[in-house]
Amino acid sequence: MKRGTSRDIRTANRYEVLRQIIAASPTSRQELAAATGLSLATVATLVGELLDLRMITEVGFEDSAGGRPRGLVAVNASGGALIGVDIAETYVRVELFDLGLNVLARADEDMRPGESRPEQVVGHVAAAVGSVVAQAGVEGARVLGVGVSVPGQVDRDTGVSEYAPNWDWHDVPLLDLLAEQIAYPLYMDNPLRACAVAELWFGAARGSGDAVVVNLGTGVGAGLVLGGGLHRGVSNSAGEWGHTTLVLDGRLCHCGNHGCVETYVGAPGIMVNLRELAADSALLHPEDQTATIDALARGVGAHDPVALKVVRDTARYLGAGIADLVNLFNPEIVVLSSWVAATLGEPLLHEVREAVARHALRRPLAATRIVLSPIPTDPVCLGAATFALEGALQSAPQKRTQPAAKRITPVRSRTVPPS
Amino acid sequence: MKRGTSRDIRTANRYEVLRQIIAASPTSRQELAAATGLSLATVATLVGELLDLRMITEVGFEDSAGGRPRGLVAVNASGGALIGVDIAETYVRVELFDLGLNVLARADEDMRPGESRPEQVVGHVAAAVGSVVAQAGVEGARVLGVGVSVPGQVDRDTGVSEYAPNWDWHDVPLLDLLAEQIAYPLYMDNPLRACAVAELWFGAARGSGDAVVVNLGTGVGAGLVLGGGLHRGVSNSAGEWGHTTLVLDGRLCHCGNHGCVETYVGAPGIMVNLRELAADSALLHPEDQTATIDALARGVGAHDPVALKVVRDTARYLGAGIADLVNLFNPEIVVLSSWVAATLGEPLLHEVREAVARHALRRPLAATRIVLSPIPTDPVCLGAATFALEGALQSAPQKRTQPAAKRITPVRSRTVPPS
DNA sequence: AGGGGTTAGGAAAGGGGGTTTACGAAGTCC
DNA sequence: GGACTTCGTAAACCCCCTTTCCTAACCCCT
Repeated sequence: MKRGTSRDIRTANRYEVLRQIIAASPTSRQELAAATGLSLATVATLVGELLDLRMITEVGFEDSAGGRPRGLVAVNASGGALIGVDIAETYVRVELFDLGLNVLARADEDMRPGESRPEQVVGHVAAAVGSVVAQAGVEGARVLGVGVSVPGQVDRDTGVSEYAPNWDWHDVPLLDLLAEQIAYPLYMDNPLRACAVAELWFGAARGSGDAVVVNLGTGVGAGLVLGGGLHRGVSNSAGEWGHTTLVLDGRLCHCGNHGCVETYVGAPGIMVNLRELAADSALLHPEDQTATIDALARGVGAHDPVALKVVRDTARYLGAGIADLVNLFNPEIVVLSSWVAATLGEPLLHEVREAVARHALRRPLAATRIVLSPIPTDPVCLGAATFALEGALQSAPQKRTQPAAKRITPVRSRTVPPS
Repeated sequence: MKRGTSRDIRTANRYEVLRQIIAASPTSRQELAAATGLSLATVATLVGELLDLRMITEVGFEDSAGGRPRGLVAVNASGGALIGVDIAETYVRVELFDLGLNVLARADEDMRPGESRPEQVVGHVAAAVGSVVAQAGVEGARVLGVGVSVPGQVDRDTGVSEYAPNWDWHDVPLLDLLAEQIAYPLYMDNPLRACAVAELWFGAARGSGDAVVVNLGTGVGAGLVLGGGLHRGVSNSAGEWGHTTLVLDGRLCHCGNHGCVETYVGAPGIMVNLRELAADSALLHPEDQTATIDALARGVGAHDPVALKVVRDTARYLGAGIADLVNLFNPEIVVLSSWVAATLGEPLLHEVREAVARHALRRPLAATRIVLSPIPTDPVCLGAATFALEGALQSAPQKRTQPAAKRITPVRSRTVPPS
């Protein structure tokens, strides 16, 4: 059993403070203390650390009610770059972020169905990483790290892809292979947890002790945020919600079982829902998940009865599944994330809320909010980049560097009216 | 969001050390340090605290390989008493434990179907508590606390039974009512969490970071041990696994939904399984759950084909449900607890293991052990008493009392050969 | 322009926790 | 009886957060 040390408290607080700064930049130490519940002294220390790391900068002052003005700090966007890599079945997407988590550059590489050998994937990743660094024109030294999301079971400590179902990989030392071509610090986990971390840092789960991030993409999963941190389980495979039995002896799943959640609510499952309802529907693009879901979303907008029914049916399955999660975890918030959720949007959310309300127990239901992810960009890349950010914060220097002989007095560069 | 403080670390370590001492009594500081991963100095300090609390005593020495002998400590069974109260639908059971968690006295009070008013229940509890204290002949001052398990939704901090489905209680301030008649410190939670805590302290989940305690009784639930502690969720209702949808549009549940786990694998559900298979079976005692489950267990022992089939069917449902938990939580261990599991025992376990293996994903399955609860007594009473034990440890004095002018040199009372 | 009031933020002190190191205690072995 | 071994406590140390004190930096008012 892992033991918690006092150092973990520091790390968690560092995370919390930086999260808050990114969320409300610029901000004052006073605000941070109020938002995090930490004492002013602790906040000041942590802010000092982050200043030393050049992750944030002092950007001016804010009037206080008659006394000394509050110093304002903001993310030092140009203080470093983070790279997020989303390795998916058919493509590799790489994004480069500044420290404000804005996308500075992006590179997509398509992978043909045959290209499943690790070296091929590594080649694509390395090329794309090189590309985004060149595009953004950042110098290598300022890249704080590269987070890599790879589907399936991952050993995040050793960087081994234990099992990737789409390519039938077994125990591929992916991070080692990548390290041969990429000189930046590397971090790795799977897309499920990437989305959850993105939501925890920058999305709807920020500040929640317990949250469930439901991932609706081609695959389906649930990122579990418990006690303010990601729950990984004993072998880092927690959150495999897609293969939960929703309908005993239901549809056959590619995992070999019947009635898995994934066969009803993932993109392929939704296509089956559609086909069962109206096999000849014009909405159906047999070989193209994205096109089908897009068509469905448009259909709902146009009040197409078939589209409405498909969304309602899907929401019924999804609602039952989410209600189970609500009952089990009693979370503060459930976030619907990934591209299917983003595409179907509000109409899906509305139906899901109703379906959950029908299935969940009253008390836990009353304590839970169900929302769409507010993250506008690809959450997997963002989450992967966040792994790198966490890594950079964790390996941060413990002591504040000796203050320079004379501290440069900050220039009054800008003033923000008191809120 | 609740913030972790360094004090929590101390409390967790105190728990851990006492758990270990209770499990392997007598034991040496060296053993404790090895078992807990703490330094010798910390173990010595914590042992000192527990000695001061008179929860443990020094009981002799053990030869070491040529050097100073190791001092042995053991639970000071007579150092205090803990009371566990199991309030169920038809009875109240109260047990009094010594600090070794041995049952010293027990009192059962039956409740007739009509007796559902809080004052009536409180009366039964108070009477039974008085009875066990008298039976055991302990003086009141030595009762460290009373833990109360009450079904349904509980606010453990305020001691309010927010909702008890069996009596249709709403926001009953049960702990306040009890406090008027019982002078000992009171703690309260629900049976689900009582079983989980019992398993965590004294059962199969001891030492596990992540465990799931599956409760098979009249009701069904899952106690979630995550990161070495009980997961409670945002409104203390986590673990409501009984109303998870296992079969969409399946059997009608008393909760109003269809296909809940509870309708297939709890005692009433098993009776339905039996009735559907053989409505006229001699195994079926329509009005008596206990008798039916007992008959079923005997039937399995006698290779009765109907009994075997019912257990297999039940295990199929249970296995699917547990596989979901394994996939979601990736726990180290799954413990089957409560009276139905205890009664059906090994045959059920065997079938469940097979069913889980069919449904769960390979990696999380490989990391998980599935076992029967090793706790021989009523786990709810034990768990409730454990709430009191945890309470007593939490409110423990922070500082070691000034050592007496001259420490009494421990008598060499007994010697244990080195293991 | 120079106090007095007010608020911000740094520095020091203090309390909690765990670990490492040093040393006395309590045996064994020769 | 001395040398060696091992246990267990006490002291020193590091880390973390908070509280308290004090100075910095601004306002306003005289």
